[in-house]
Amino acid sequence: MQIEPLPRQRRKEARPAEIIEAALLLFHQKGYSATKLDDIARFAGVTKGTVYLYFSSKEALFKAAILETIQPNLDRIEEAVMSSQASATQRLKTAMSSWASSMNECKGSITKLMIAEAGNFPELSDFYIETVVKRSRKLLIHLIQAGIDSGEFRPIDADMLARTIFSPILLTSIWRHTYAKLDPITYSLNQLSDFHLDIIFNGIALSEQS
Amino acid sequence: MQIEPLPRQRRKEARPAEIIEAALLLFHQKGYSATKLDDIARFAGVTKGTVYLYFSSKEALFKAAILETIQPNLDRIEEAVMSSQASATQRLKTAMSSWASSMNECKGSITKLMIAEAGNFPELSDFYIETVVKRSRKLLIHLIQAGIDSGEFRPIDADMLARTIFSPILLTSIWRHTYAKLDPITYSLNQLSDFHLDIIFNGIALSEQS
Amino acid sequence: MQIEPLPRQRRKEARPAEIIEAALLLFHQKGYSATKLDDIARFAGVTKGTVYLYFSSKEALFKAAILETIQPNLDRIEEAVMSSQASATQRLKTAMSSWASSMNECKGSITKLMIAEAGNFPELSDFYIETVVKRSRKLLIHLIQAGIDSGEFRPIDADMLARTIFSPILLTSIWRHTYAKLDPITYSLNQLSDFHLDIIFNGIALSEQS
Amino acid sequence: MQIEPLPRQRRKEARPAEIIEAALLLFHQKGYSATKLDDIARFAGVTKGTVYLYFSSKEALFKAAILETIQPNLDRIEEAVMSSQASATQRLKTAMSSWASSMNECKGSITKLMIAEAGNFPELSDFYIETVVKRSRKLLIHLIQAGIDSGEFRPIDADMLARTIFSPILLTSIWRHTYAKLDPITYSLNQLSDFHLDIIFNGIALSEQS
DNA sequence: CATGAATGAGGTTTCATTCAT
DNA sequence: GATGAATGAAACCTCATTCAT
Repeated sequence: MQIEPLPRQRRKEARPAEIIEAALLLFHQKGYSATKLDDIARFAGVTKGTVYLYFSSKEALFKAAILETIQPNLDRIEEAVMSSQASATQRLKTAMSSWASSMNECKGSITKLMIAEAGNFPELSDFYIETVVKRSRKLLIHLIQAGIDSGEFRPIDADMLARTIFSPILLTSIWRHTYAKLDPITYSLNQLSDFHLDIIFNGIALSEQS
Repeated sequence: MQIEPLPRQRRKEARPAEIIEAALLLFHQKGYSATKLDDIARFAGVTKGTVYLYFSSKEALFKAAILETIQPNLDRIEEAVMSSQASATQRLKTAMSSWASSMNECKGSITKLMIAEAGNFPELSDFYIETVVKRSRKLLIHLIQAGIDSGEFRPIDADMLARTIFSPILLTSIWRHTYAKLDPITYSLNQLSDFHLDIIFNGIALSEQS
Repeated sequence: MQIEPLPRQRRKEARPAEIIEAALLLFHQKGYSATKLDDIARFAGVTKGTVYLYFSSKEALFKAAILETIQPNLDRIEEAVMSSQASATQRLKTAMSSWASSMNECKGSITKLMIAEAGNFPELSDFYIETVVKRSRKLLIHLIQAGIDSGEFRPIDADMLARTIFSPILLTSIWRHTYAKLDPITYSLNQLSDFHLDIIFNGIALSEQS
Repeated sequence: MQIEPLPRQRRKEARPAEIIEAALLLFHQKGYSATKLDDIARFAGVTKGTVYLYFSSKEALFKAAILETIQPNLDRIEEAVMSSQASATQRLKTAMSSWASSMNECKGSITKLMIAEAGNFPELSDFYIETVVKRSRKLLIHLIQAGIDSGEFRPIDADMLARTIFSPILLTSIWRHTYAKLDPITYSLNQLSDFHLDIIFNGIALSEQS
């Protein structure tokens, strides 16, 4: 039985995006090294050769996939927050809600990919830390400090709190994409964010703890 | 006739442990796939053949490394907590402190490794989730529920809180082992744990937030 | 409605020749295998597809390039010599000078290409040896024998001398196109030919050598 | 029918030399690019992996093959000549005879390989030209000049003569390894060398030619 | 005619695994 | 037990060739 080869599709416009999407999904599922270019190609509905038409190497594809995914979020990060004139508390809620939403939409978790492959892509990690992580944290620290200055929050280490506030959302995003079946999570990142912020603002103790 | 030197004899006992230590370190740094058996062997001071003397395959070595590292912590998890008769608040602090300490000591982060390789080692992930993650969380939920029942804490979703309480420690442990140079963290996991618990108990708001 | 520009129309006629020229140059520089059709096309100012419009395969292009280059020289080879009624000495000088000139003009060295690729193109080599090499040598042998018969030259192995006379011109042609930068040659093939013939006729010894 | 794998041979000492010999032969026959590593390995009686045990890449193997073959001849080049106290004529004969012999023994022709691949291995070509070609020519020029100075030879361009004297031997060596079947050569390089030197010393003309 | 996106066979290279010593 | 040379399957990548436009 002879296999009829598929008619050649010609869709130059869409190709790179399709390949990147397939690559991201597989890198995320199996890790960079364990993902074969053949799989990426098949998943994207093309052949290996086509992948190399748009990306010069597997490494270049990985970097492009990460950067393409990060880029559209970069600008969105600050807008919802810096412009607002509301209270620090309110702006903190808005910012976290915005982040939670954008992470919810994403099919994979860039955070997870970057953590897993940091050792193998040092320059990319550097870019990620400087451009995404530190920039986001700086924003959060700014809001926290504003709240302290305005008397909304008690004096507290803003850097540590910023990292702390982020952690549940980041880790849950990773977790959900990693252990979806084995340890399902029933709430959304937005719910989690609201939940955590409420506790951070008000605490859980019914009487003061030392 | 030459007498077999003692040091070599002595090392024999330690071989498997040395290999596992080398493997863990490299798996952690570069990921499972990207780590070569040659590197592990060289790092452990033996040859590739010797690795196969103790572990039947790379996969078996990975599993052994994970399990060997988890095992000693498994028992320690419950002891410090379940036995105590103190308040829920106090026992929560003790438990978190104990976890933070054990994570601080560890050279790598099993959590990170498991996240990165979950897709490639489903049975191992299953074991890890059931035996380590869920068991630990169950304990935490138990303490939280005890606090709610005793009137120490206001009524709250115990599962969500358990995940939330854990997140900063887990993510920071991962972070520290991943971005040590690029984004150094100045405090210890114990300090972080104390910091977060204080906020969770007491909140940061100076007046009630909605 | 746009009128088809003339320059483009005009080039059409020249396309195959332009492609052959590009191909010869690159085959010569990098060898047959190492030369990519993409490079040939780019060098000829067309696309890969166009090359296949005129040549059915890379191999066909190689053969065509060799044959097209050889052909015009084939006829020229004999004319200047056979017709002449001059002395063998003189006709030898004329023949060598004619060859040297035709090799000087050529951008590459067919000789080099044929040597390098003989193993991969046996039929082409066969054609080249029979049609070019042996035919030329036969001519040379004829002239040498005429000189011996006429008493101009002492009796000598005509075949060996024919090969010997040719060698410096051929090798220098190859050399010049191969090591132009690393080992530049300051004289022309015609000068070399005159130089060598003078020595062959008269020797360099001031007294008879055994 | 199951193919019984050959028992593994262990001959570390001989391996590199065997691989180089196979590589040289095939590079020579088909050119560098057209030679597959699989072929080299099979020809050397090993598998591809073994080749990479000793040479880090195909390119490295090529360079090693060239250098290993050149090296032993390098020293031999000068010894037979520089030490002698004989006449320039005699020393010239000795030198050429020595070169002809060493080229006769060699299975392939490094000269041919270097010519064919010069464009793709510029540094190697540089080394070859400087270390082998120019050094040999310098020696020849030295001998010619000595003959002129001593009144054995008439004044003549020594560089051009040096290149001329070499040409027949070099080109015939190439020719013999390239067109062995199609255009067989019946005499040895030593015979050719003697023949050419006799002509160069004494000429072929029975009376003085202008 | 001309294009260039797409193909896929085939090349180079890597590396987990084996096994004679 | 321990070694490390040898293996070969499988990965990444190239490029001659095709074909829809």
